[in-house]
Amino acid sequence: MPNISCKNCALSNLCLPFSLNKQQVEELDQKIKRRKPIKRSEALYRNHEKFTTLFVVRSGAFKSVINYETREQITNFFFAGEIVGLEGIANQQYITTTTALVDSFVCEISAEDLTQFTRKFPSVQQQALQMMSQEIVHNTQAYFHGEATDKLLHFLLHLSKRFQRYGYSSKQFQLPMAKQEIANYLGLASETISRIFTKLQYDNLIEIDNRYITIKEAQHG
Amino acid sequence: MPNISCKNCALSNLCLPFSLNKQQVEELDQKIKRRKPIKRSEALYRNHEKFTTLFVVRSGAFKSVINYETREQITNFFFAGEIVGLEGIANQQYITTTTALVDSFVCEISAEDLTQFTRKFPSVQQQALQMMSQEIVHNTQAYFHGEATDKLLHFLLHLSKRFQRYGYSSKQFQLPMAKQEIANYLGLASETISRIFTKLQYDNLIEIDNRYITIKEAQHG
DNA sequence: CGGTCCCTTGATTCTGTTCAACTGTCGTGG
DNA sequence: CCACGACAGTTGAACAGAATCAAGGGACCG
Repeated sequence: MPNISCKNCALSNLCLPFSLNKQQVEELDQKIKRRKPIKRSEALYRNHEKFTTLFVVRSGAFKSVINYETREQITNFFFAGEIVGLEGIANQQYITTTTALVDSFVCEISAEDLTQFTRKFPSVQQQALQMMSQEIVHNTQAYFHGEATDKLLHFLLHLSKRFQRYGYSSKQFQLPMAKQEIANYLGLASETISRIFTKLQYDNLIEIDNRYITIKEAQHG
Repeated sequence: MPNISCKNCALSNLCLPFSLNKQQVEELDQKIKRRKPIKRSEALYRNHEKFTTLFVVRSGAFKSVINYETREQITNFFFAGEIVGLEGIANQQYITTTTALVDSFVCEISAEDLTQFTRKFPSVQQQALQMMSQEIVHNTQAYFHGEATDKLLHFLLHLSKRFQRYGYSSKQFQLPMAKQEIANYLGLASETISRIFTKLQYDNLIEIDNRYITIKEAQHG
């Protein structure tokens, strides 16, 4: 693993260092743990576990799952540059089980260290609030009920915008999750997702080869 | 309007003063504006407006609405003791239109003043983070796809828990929103909601008279 | 007392689910 | 390197749950 640090991280302008000067970043760097890779399907944390740590996705992707009786419900996906674990702050315990969709890397900061930082640097305090608010915005915008096709388009568009934000192409990318997982997340049957993808391809709106997807037309939100 | 202040407010242990001592509460009190009543269907703020203020519901109820092309989607409801406007922090603008469901009262604190407070009192800083995390927890738990009946039961149960938290009965309360609004929020037709209520009553799980509802059996979540 | 909005109920239609069989893909080990 | 097995995805046919359409009843407000 290369000698990575916050100060030369490609994601630094999306992450905590965004609001810090060089010296402050050095200080932050000492508190951040760069974790060994998280393997596909390995859990970052589990439901009901005591909250100790916030994570930032360096690379890869994660899903958060909540359990309703027998049923599993995916409530969110997380990609590079996004913060995982914010749910734990409220009651000092995680409320989802969050696992890697593909082999991934994360950075860790302990809840305590983060608290120290927010007290020491007002700009971090402000940024922490903004990141949490961003998560609320995301949840709000994901809350959408419509026809199955609209739901899927809305989802794809949202994915596309997120990837774009992190410097990837917004028109062509690889789906990090299985179609079944998209189905679960959207509240549809996986057969329905399959059929809609086929139809969208037929209508020449997208092209899809396995998990590689190309968005051919400008869609609206 | 009675001479209300944070220090004698019934909600203070759910709100910002929770973590403050008497003197600090006095200081807070001077910054909080107690607003004139918000009338039924009046907007607290509108989509795209610049973010300036956070609100706490003193009494009454609100809904947040987002617009997808022609379709209106209710994304959340807010009740006494809950904080409204957190969505605005991320990008300095509100992303929903939030209106009163019934005649209501709110307290206001300007974004600037809140920032001041969080810097001055670390405990407020911590509490702000917890309140935002609580909102994320709420959004996560509201994210549920299942059969129409399960959705409605899940919703009622969640409502019941919220009311209980604020000292109301968890078994008997008045629905603050129209059935149509429940339908929109859950992604169902209002006729479906109507039919399910009828069926639940027939099955002796609830009793419903207009907007008065009594939950007769312990449900599970 | 009249109007509007909200709600209920029934009949019909349709979108999406379920069930089933089959194909494709990927990783592992012989 | 190919064969195998497990899992992921596709497609079709039948079914079911919820939407839509339509009409009427009830609550609340001025």
